Amino acid sequence: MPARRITSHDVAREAGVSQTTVSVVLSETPGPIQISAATRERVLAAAERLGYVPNHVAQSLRRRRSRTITFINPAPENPYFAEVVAGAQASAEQAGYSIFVAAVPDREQAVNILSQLNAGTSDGVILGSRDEAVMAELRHALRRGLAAVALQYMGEQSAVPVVRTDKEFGGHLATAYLIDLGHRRIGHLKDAAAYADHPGERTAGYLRALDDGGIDFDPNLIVQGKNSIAGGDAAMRELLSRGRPRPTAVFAFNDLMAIGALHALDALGVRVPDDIAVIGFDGIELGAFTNPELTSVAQPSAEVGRRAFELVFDLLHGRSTEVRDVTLPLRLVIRDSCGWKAISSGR
Amino acid sequence: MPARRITSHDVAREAGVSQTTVSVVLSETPGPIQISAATRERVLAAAERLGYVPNHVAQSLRRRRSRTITFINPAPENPYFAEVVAGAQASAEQAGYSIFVAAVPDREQAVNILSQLNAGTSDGVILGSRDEAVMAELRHALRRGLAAVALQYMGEQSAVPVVRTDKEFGGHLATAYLIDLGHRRIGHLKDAAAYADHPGERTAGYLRALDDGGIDFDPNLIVQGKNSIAGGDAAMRELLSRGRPRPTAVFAFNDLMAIGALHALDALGVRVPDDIAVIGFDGIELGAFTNPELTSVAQPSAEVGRRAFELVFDLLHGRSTEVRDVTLPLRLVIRDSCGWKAISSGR
DNA sequence: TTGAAAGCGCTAACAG
DNA sequence: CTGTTAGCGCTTTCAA
Repeated sequence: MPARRITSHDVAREAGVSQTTVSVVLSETPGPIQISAATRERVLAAAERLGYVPNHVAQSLRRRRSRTITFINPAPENPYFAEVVAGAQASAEQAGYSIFVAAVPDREQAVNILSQLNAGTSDGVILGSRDEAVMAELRHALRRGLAAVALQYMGEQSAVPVVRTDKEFGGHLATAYLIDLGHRRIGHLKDAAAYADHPGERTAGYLRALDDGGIDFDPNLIVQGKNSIAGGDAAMRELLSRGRPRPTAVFAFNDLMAIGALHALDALGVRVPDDIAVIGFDGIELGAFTNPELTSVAQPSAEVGRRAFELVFDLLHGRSTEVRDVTLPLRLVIRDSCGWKAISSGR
Repeated sequence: MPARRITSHDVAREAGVSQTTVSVVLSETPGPIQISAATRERVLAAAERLGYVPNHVAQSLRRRRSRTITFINPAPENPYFAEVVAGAQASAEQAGYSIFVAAVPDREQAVNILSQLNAGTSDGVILGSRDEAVMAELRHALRRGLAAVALQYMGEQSAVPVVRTDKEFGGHLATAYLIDLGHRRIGHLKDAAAYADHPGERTAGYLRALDDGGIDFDPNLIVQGKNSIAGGDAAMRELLSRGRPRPTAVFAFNDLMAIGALHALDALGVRVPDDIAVIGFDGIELGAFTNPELTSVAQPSAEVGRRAFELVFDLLHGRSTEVRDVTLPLRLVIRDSCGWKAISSGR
């Protein structure tokens, strides 16, 4: 352990001013306080000379604000969340905030973290998980004064602002596209629904599109799997093992599962898109480089992160209690895994 | 803003004891302090009743320790780093520490973050970047009392402990494997070397293996590209455009670039591994699900993270200045992208 | 076995 | 325009 820490007192002594002046100069407090240019220069020079760095912890304690937001990431291995986090971080940085990412795959941990979140370390939370138990804990935290935003939450009207995309619409978009391409036996890979409080919106969209297309729903065509690449691989194998006639197209819960499906299909010698079309959900960057390239319903991931941060920021600054619920558009990204046929997208 | 925060004073009042007692009970201070079981019970009950959560910021200020480590991640989009971070986090959690991940793709930002880092926010750093400028700043931070560990740093003997793998050996391992498989025209996709202070170790290994195999080095067979999937795609196309005879195998800088290469090859109608073999580096999980599955030199990513954390932890607790330099083993993961032939691996 | 008091480094009234 | 003062909520001697 080296030399004692340099504090604002040291800088004050070095510059021949009071410690208050140092604080005022360095934190650029707006207020009515005025410091002469000469003094400011001296302080800045002294701080520079001493290599002074303000103690962030002391600042936080005094200000009762840490300028840090916690992002609870329920699936750190999913590039989609990495993209959302990146968007939030970019936006936070501009506002002088930091985003602390807590990788929290399971529910107990999430509840735990939330319950500790009033420890002054964080001014707010962005919650990626949609679990009801977790949401309940979030409402507690809210009551204790935390600023919070949930992602994709669909529960009953809550006090929690939400950033979402219309996944039911997305499921419909994907399935309708497949129907448009001429498919009538369309399989669906669904997640195991760890957060199954609300039965899959994507699946609801799939069902509605089938209905719109006058196609009878065959329960044999839906298989539930783990939300991961390996899970998609396994689910696809399961689907194929269900016997003939097999589906000519598959709508996967997300790109991760779609990539797994692509792998299973390749391993089994089933050609994509010739023998079977595959469509994913999320539109992660990786999808542009799979073999074949993945067609997907893309979410504006970075934008989701950005808006989420902006919402907590506004909450923190008492701005606009108006827009507490942001819905962002989805769009169809057509690549190779469904064969070729461009159609209009949108919403 | 709701009700005032609950402090240890509130708990003390509720329990009819002094605030000191509350602190002693709740922080389980070891020392010579003794609290009767009865008092302890009352304090615990009162805290529970009030929903008291200790203010972490105040604790940090007083203890001069935040139990937080910053991980500087130079490539957040690379799953390899996500795996390293996950390893560090798992290990940190057990020790009661948090890992704060700063996504810092560029050098200026890294320097910036490091320069602000004695702010009491962080007790230490794990540095993923290998840039010299960044390392210089790290040494400053060290002098300010920060515990630091660098990943893969190869510079002259520094005061900074390092966790590394022998990438030169890895490059040799990959290339020798290709030679073993009968290849003699072996291309190499190399990164653009943003951190080019030390010219590629992997490339050095490649060259040495060529030499060992009695193969003349053809500079035409090395192409430099951006360290990303798209970069690998572009580099592969560049390599193929250099005319005949084209290589029968390619060693990519890492799995990300290898995946890009796989994509380019597929797009160009070149079959892998029949027409050309591809080997990557890092051994990311995704490699098990590409088409074809990727053969790679695997790094023990989670282990790298774990050891890095353990090193800063030891530093923080004044333990063993002995092992300041950990080298972890690499191993060949044989999948499909080079065709089939098992050989022994190791080191 | 418990409590009083000092102070971590900083900000924000309020005086001057 | 600048300095004095009073804490933020907690840990930690030291004394009772």
